[in-house]
Amino acid sequence: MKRTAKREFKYEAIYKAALKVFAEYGFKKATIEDIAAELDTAKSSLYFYVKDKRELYDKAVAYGLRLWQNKVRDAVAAETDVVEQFIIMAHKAYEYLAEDRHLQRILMRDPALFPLFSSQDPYSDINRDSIAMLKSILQRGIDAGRFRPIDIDGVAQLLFAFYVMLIQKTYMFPEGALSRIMFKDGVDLILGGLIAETARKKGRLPTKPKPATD
Amino acid sequence: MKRTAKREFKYEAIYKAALKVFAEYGFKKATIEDIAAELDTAKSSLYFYVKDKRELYDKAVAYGLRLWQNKVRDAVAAETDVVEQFIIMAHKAYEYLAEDRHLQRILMRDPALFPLFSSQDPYSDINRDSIAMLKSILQRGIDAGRFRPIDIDGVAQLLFAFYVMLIQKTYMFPEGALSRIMFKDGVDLILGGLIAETARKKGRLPTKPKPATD
DNA sequence: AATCGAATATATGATCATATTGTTCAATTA
DNA sequence: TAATTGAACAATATGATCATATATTCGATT
Repeated sequence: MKRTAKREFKYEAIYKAALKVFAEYGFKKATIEDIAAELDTAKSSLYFYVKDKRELYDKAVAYGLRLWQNKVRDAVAAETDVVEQFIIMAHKAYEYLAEDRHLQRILMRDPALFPLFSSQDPYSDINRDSIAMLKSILQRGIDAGRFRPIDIDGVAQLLFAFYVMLIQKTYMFPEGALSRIMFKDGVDLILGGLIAETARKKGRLPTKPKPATD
Repeated sequence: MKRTAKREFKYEAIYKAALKVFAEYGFKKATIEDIAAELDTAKSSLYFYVKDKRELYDKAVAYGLRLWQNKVRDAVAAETDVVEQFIIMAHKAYEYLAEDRHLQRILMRDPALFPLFSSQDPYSDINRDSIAMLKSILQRGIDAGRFRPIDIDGVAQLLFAFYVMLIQKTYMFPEGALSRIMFKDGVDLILGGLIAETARKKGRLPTKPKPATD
């Protein structure tokens, strides 16, 4: 194995350990020693890989967010129909945090990591990519005559904001089953607003996959 | 003038003065003395009307929120067509804070007063009424065959959450013109998702009023 | 290049003195 | 009787000081 690849794995191991400890104790209470213990190493060793505690936190969270994004991207790539892609994207992105409890806990403790306001988004580069994915689907949907011609930029921002809000409602400030109903109704309403007249005549709205039962 | 009516005016004057001072200094830095000075009275006099500083703040904000709600309700009542009512409701509710700078500043300083999460809403009774207004319009739209039959409860919650998000984006954490574009695109998209097929055939989507230029 | 233990710098929390401001109340006014 | 007041009082915020915990550095070692 190449040296650089080996280092990549080391970084992944460090980020995973950090995510686990930060999820359990939060940034403030988690100590470098806790994370070092999780990795069976001396705390000073961590400083070979990261500058300080804050950078370890930031990098670990970025790693976690990229895993999420990649999972959605892969699921979208496995579909061919653009409307199905839209639906899959929405469902995979929405359901992901149910599987990644560490990331969920970290976001719960620290909602500023996934904020509604892009100006205060510490990971705007990552989320820009997500919005680009969304725009690409909208663009291809319009080109194929499946979606009505809409303001792609504005609608993409809007849908992303709506999505962030639902993630917050569901995973970061959960208050019951209402947010899942809102997700369902929201996808329906938005698809209803997006689908072109001509496509509408061909048949019912496309079927949605069953949400994962966990 | 009746004694009770006189007292009502006194309360209004107190709430207005409180809103002004709290808007300028925030809850922490505003003093009871500042508010008393605004009213040309002794600070101890205020304790005849309210229990303590916190109650004064809460009641004053509630008063401000009710003014907002009543303005929307009156505007809706002046329309007859249910689709127009929906549009007017959205625009009046959205534009209001541009006119009420004191309330806007208070919300900016203290976003928890108008939160995205109803479980932590200190004024849930007021906002319940707003959602009821929204549901009433949806219900009548469906009954009249102008809106598609949708899950009224879920959609009303969803639209209200979307609305709160836009208020926050526009007035509480403003970051440029994007939020107004999102409002415009959002109303278009949602109306597109709401309007019934039969209504759609009759003509274009209803025209929207020009947003107030300020 | 990577790891380590020990030394040092920094952050955090507890304690207390002091100042500000919130609240009460008996007396007074309209 | 309802409303207002100034003065007394209590509660709370603020800032200084110090002790402890933990983040970070560094020279030695593998």
